[in-house]
Amino acid sequence: MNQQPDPDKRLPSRRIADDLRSSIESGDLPAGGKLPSERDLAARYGTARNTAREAISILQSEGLVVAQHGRGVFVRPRMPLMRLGANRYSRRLRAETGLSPFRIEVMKQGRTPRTECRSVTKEQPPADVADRLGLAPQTSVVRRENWYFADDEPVQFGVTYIPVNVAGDSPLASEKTLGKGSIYARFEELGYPITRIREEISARMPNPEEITGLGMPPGVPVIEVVHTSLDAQHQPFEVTRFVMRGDLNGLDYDMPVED
Amino acid sequence: MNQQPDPDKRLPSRRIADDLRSSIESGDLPAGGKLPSERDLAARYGTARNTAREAISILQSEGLVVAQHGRGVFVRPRMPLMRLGANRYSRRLRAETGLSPFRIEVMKQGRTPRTECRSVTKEQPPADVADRLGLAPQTSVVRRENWYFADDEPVQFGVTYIPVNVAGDSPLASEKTLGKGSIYARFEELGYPITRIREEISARMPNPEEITGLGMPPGVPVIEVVHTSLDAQHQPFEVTRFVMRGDLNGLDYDMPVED
DNA sequence: CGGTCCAGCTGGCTTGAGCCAGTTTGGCCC
DNA sequence: GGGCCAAACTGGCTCAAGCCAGCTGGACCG
Repeated sequence: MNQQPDPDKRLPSRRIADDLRSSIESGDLPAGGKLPSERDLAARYGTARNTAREAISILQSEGLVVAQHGRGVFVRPRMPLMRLGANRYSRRLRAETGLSPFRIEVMKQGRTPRTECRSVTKEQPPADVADRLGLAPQTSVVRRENWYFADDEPVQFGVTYIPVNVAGDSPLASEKTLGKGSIYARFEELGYPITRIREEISARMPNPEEITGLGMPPGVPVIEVVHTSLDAQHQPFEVTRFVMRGDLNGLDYDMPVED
Repeated sequence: MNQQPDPDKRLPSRRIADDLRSSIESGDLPAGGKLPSERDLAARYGTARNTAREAISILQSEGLVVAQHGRGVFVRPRMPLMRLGANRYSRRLRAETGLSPFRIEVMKQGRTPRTECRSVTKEQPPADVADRLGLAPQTSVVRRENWYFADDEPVQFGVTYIPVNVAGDSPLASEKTLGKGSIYARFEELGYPITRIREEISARMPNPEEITGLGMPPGVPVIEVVHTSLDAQHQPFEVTRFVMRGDLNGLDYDMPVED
């Protein structure tokens, strides 16, 4: 399985990166530990500083280390993932705890959850969303943008699209705060109990807005979830596009195998 | 939402990257299109070649472009995602088509599917797998390693762990080819119909083995799925860890909201 | 006409230098 | 002791230059 049997045939930058990587994987460099400085590495390996720098940038792109200006380069501590499951839509969970599953997950980690509705507007949805809602392309919908924090650090956001004939003039269409039981309780009151969901999941690198908005460290992907809620008649009544930090979030589905 | 109102306050490398990015997003540079050469960009912006190079490496790390030695740098064509859903375990689908859902997905894209069982061994499972199977840490299990290709390009692999008392001396324990209906048909014959699944999903950057094994382009994450199969008594009888190329795969779950 | 080969393109990687901007630390002064 | 400040670290980014290696097309030769 080795691709480079002779260790000195490797490029200098690769060699340095490989050495550091194995130190990290072996635990020699513990999580949170500090790597040698760029100038130090360069001297040790007899290379230019730029080469040591290149090695570190390889590890950064692998998500193994984070650099802090003026302080050093550190092994990225692996934060426990928030495990968000399909049960986040469970009616019982809503009723029993009165808390959203996001809040429960965050508190489970001893951190302080916060959610923030950043805007509620009426807009034309993106084509793929209109498609999922079964709407004509130009129909306008209610757009709600929510951000989710743990200890005031942003960990994910979601943009929800609701057809205007579903939201009507309920709080969903205008209010930022939706009260106890959160959004799915409101949908249920309007005659749209959530009975089925569809979740389309993909992973990719964040774009610049996501990098600044979520404070993404370099070398960390996002998980994108396009969620569609279906009512008792299996009609879609809401679509939300979630974008989550891949280093802080995971998804956990537990479901029956149908048919 | 702009973070840098003055376009010339930006760093040169950022500026070049931003310009190229918006050309890509606007469609000026179409998917598959060729970017100006490094030397060309450097001359145009009056910077050193290294700076143009840095700009391109930013776009690479965002997964927007891919460089080909000696040819140029190209806008990464967005391959359609393979949408692997929970229905991949459906008994009906198995029966009706006789094809695995992977094959169906790949053929739907007009590509040629191939799967390859690379090894079948008996080993001690990783701790987290033993845990999910409800086994004592040192118990050994059958380990099956499968690779999945589209047009002979690797797109994902999975490592399956089966307790020895489940596999017995069936083909599962030793044979690389499992015959019609694939692995879940065999489980069913052994008295383990798959009735529930748990899938734990995360995203991260690939490690070096995954990069070479899957031929990962730079700037593309992997999706990792830890799948657990449960029988009629809700007992786990199999765990598979899938690793998929994030640029070629997506997950698509359609499920009831329980409780 | 057909094949070969090479010039001139491409990116890949490194060097060594310099300047800037954060952070830390220790000594100095009050 | 307390506060301040400067030196000595850290990474961030750029420059200018050079050599290597893969690719391509056109000129040239048979």
